[in-house]
Amino acid sequence: MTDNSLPILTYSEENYLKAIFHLSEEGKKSVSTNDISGEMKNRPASVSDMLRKLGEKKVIEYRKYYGVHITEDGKKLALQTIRKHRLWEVFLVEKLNFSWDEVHEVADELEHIKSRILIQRLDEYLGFPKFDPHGDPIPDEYGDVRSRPRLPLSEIEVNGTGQIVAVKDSSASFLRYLDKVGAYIGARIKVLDKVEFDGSIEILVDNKKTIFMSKDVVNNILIMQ
Amino acid sequence: MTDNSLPILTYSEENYLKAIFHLSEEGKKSVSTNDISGEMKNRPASVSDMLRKLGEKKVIEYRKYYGVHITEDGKKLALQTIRKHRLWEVFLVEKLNFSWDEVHEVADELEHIKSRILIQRLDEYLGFPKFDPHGDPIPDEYGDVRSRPRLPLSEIEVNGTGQIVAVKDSSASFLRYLDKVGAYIGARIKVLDKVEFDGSIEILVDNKKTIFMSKDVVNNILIMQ
DNA sequence: TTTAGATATTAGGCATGTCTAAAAAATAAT
DNA sequence: ATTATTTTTTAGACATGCCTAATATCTAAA
Repeated sequence: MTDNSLPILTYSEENYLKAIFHLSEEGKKSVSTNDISGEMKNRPASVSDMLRKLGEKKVIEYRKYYGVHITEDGKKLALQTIRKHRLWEVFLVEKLNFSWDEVHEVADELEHIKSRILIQRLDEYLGFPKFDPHGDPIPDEYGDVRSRPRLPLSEIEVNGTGQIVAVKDSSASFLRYLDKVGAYIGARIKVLDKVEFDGSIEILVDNKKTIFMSKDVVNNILIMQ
Repeated sequence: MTDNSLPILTYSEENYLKAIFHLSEEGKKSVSTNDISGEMKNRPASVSDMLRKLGEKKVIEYRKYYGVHITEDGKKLALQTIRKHRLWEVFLVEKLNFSWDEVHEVADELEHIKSRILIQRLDEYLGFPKFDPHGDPIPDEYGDVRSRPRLPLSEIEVNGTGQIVAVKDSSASFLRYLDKVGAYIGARIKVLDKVEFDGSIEILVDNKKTIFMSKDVVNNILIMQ
């Protein structure tokens, strides 16, 4: 089975498949219509229609009323879209000086550009980056992902050190907050203190700045040790 | 009248408007349905439908059975799309090492990406280029075009010199031919001889290479003296 | 000036992708 | 185990944008 046998998806089908892939990654056995409609910000009825189509194209397994599973072909296609999205994010941040909380929307459009050679050349031009500006891994052309071992910041012990490698919640407001306090991707941190009762912690960033973080923030930061 | 008052166009409407703009530039009084259907490679019936819509959005003046004229608003929008197209072409050639006959298709997709800041940053990143890889001028944000005075190669006299600044026919096969013989944009040429009866000519490229060109080729090359 | 041929428009259909409202199925609660 | 609630699907509508076939209009020729 090569690339050639994969079905061609519309712009919209690509977006659904990407959403289903991300929801699948969250560990659930199957992804529900409502989950997808939440992610896509549209109505469940629209989702049902689309699931039938995606099922016909064999990129998901669809049993009515029981949610969907993504197939191997579906994964490959989703990873191709994710690869494009993340490469464009690197381009926007590294070359066009976008800040990392500005890139989502634009990358969501750019990821649908169809040329294969474009992505190969872009990848080369960017120096074959392995991670995007949020620290998420960039799949290779064949969908392979080399992910770094990483833990939620909340799991790091007092006096433990590491590097921020990713964030779970990449909403613009969260990213702006991190930028403001200096907790960028790649920052070296050391856990100075953990407060049991509210889950907040105190960390040292880059050996110079001490900051306090609430439980909500702590749960959304991933560390590589 | 600022940008804010211009209507928002769909992907498809942008393509029609670009086609109508280009056809308008060819000097004709009004642009016919058939002309547009030829340019868009679709059926006249589809064009009629679209002309009604574009008329309602006030980007063209549409009189049934008498073709269309582009309005000032229409021109602005078309020039915005053309600006984006040509900036992306510069990017593809200068940064991603595409050859100038490979860029059309990809740029036709990229030109529809909606972010204004993206185009501003791209423009800056490319060093505010004034001409695309085919030698065509890149409009500024407000649609102003600084075009170089230029003549068809056929009009240059024997012993006349100049620089190739553009090509009229930018089909991939024509561009490949030019690349092959070394007649790239920016090449300095001198007309050595003109053959009356078949319109062919002999030119010296970059003071080192002599090439013969048929009438068809000569008519499609533009020179700045 | 009437007609033949070219050109353009409408009518009706189809595919995509969305919606609301109603019906069906699954799940939770008594 | 039956009912109530939530979830999901279907039915029918609408917008975009394309098509073919039929009709209308214009233009050039006799």
